Amino acid sequence: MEFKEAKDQFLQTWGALGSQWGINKTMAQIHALLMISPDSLSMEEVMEELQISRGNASMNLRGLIDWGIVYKEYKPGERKEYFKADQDIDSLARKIAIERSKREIKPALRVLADVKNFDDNPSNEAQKFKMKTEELYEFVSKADTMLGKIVNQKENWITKTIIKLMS
Amino acid sequence: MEFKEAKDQFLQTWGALGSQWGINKTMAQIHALLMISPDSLSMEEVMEELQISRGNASMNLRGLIDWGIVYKEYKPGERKEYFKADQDIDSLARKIAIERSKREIKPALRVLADVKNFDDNPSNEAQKFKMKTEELYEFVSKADTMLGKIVNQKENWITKTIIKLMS
DNA sequence: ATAAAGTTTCAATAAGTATTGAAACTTTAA
DNA sequence: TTAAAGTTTCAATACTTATTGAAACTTTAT
Repeated sequence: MEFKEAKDQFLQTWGALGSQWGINKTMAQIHALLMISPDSLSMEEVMEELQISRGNASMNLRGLIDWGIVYKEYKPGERKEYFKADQDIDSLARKIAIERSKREIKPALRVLADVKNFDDNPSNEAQKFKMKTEELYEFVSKADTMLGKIVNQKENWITKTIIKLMS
Repeated sequence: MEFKEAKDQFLQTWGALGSQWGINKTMAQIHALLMISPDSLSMEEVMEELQISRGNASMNLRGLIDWGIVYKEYKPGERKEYFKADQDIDSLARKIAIERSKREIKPALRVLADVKNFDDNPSNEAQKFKMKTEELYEFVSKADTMLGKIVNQKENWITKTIIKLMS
């Protein structure tokens, strides 16, 4: 496979993987592009390379900056902004995990906590509901804790975690 | 909160959580409904409770059966099919993890494996690409292994995993 | 102050997903 | 068989989310 071809294929696949896991396609692609670029890129270059509009590029670059995985850079003497991806994949995954926990899991947990304390009544249906919502709350809450634990090791947590799990 | 209200709220929240994590809303809701029902439900009952069409119910019930987390049941003397959710949350999570690995991660890994062996050339750009795709391949592959490890403990893996991670 | 260079916003639109509903199909009991 | 009961399929449609492109805005150099 030629370099150009491999690169496109890679950007496509990474975008698809992203969107299956709840990160929008363009965002995943821009990130991937910045990841593999030896130099930081301008918005123009991102637009060109990925064939996307200015608005789209702007929105998603900002999104990436909000997630804390892309940074702006200014080159001396130049007016343009350049963008650079966090180069460390572990830290990238860690940041995504933290954000998703904060944005999605924690709010859902709040609702579950609330719902499981409904005005109890002795019907079969209500009892089962109580039991299951409690179980599910426990489960999600543990999963969230686990995510936190895995991710709270400073470096190379995937390898470390696998080693721990094998011991 | 009244039981009915709590139940609706729960079904809503669970549906939303599902769709954020790549499981379609209705599928997540049907599953949640079956989960909290003391008895198995007919398609009619699912449609009624969730206010969805017959087609939608049929498709998503089949989807859940494909994921292996819902089963058909036949009641003696009755012609109708009844549906029942796997009651064990750990096993549920395990099955979902296995399926997603198989359907999404493994295929992406195949592409990455392929792409990182492109016809090398000595440009800065190509070298960086080689390095990063290799790193990403390693990462995704480790993450997938980890998912496998976590999930391959028979029972109560969340708790067990947290204990391991704390040790 | 002003104009050029650059960025952001947002209404319009496109693209992608989910849902409906009715027709086709299958199964069962008489 | 046949018809009633039940299930599946799928084209049409609704809903949701992503993307565009042009106008508004901001910054910087003169």
